[in-house]
Amino acid sequence: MKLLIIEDSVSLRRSLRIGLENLGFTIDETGDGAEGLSMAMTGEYELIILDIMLPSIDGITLLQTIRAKQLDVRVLILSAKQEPEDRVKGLLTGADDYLTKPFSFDELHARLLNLMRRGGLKTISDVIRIDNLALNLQLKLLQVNDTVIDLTPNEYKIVECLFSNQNKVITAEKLSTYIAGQYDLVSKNSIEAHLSSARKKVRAAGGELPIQTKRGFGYIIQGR
Amino acid sequence: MKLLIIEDSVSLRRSLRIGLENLGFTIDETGDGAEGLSMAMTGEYELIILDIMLPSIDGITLLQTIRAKQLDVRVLILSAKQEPEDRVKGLLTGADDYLTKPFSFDELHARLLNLMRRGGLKTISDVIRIDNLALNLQLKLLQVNDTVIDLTPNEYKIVECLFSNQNKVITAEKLSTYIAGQYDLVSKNSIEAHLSSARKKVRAAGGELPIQTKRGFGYIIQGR
DNA sequence: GAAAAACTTCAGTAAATCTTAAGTGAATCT
DNA sequence: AGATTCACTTAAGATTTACTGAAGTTTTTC
Repeated sequence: MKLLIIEDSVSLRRSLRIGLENLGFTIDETGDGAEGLSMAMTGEYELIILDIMLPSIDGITLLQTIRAKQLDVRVLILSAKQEPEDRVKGLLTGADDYLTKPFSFDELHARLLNLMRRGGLKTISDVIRIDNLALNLQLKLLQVNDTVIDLTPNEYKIVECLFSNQNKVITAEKLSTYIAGQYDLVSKNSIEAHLSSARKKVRAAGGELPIQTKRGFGYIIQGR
Repeated sequence: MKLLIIEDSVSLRRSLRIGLENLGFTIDETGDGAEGLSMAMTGEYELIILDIMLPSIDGITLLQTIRAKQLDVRVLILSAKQEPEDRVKGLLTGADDYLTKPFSFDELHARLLNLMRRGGLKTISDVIRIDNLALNLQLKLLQVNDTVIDLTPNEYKIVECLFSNQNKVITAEKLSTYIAGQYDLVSKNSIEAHLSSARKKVRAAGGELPIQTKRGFGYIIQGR
């Protein structure tokens, strides 16, 4: 579940990032409108948290562009302006929700969950099933024949990335950015260690992770 | 994201091309049915926009041929005829959607996005087909009549380079940098060894790599 | 501030892959 | 035709890659 934060203020961006990562989301962030737009256009985000006041391209224009391109993504607007005209304008041009600064983190969290729940297409399947495994995207856990397996956040993200990209070889590099976002990196060996640990846990529960190693390429789950 | 437009009318073709390129698609186009078919058979397109009335081969026949060859591509049919029998026939033979002229560009755009989304996760297939061979760029593997051949990374890269550069002589030097990147090198003998091994594997599966040796120059795949 | 949890790095091992080299056969040149 | 070069093939040694357990860090939690 990847979120994009486009927010001018470094400190707000930082605290949003930390807060939302703690809640299990994967975050990319930027403070620049133009960069935000090009990141949004990749289509890899499920939800965008968007400030209105931005350098180079403002939030409303960015939102209009996204909607014109018919990108299937939900947008939550943040704004320091409390004028109602902004609110209306923002919602009219296709925002899914709107929050005025200052706001409490709990309120943001509640709205996010609401948007996730509301938005139909992408979150239809809260559970991805493969063989006798069930990965629950809401609860962030993996089950083997009803035995719950506790994965650490990084282990979980690796499994989630592969489960939701079946029939594609995923390179260690991709997994790394999936785990850590745009800027930080996780070493290849670290990914190996996490995956090893996840496999061990599943095995201990009597199952087997269907993740194959494509030596020299990456990892893959072959769908059926 | 590559699209192929097969449409008789030059002006419509032109305006479609410009419009869709502005939306970020990569476009190839032709006005001839036979040419369109051979372009489609390369398997490099994600979606084909297909007119029914065409010189040399008509759209329905073309579509039937594509489907018979099991090409994994979505097809949107354009037609000036508004007769319902055409509509039915077109959809029955495997079109994914259907639009009657005249149509608004926005409507076309909406349908395209719909088609993209529909097939989204599974069928974005990067497959290069030659004879009875299919090189799957996602899965990093080669198939001969549905028999999967596991190639090592270097073998795979050699095959990939030649498959995606048909009708060009590729020198051993080019292959070397394709495999190892800018700075490292792979010896010519090493490439020969890899290619030999790849050929052997394909032969063992009952096929034949269509890679010809141009003695003194390099290797080539002669397109059809 | 201490304890626990999670993450990363290290090191050893096993296995797959790569490279080299030598023999063989075929194409090209003289 | 004979000589020579080039390409193919095979096998063995060298190298790389991935996995795993444990130690060392960092981060979180209480």
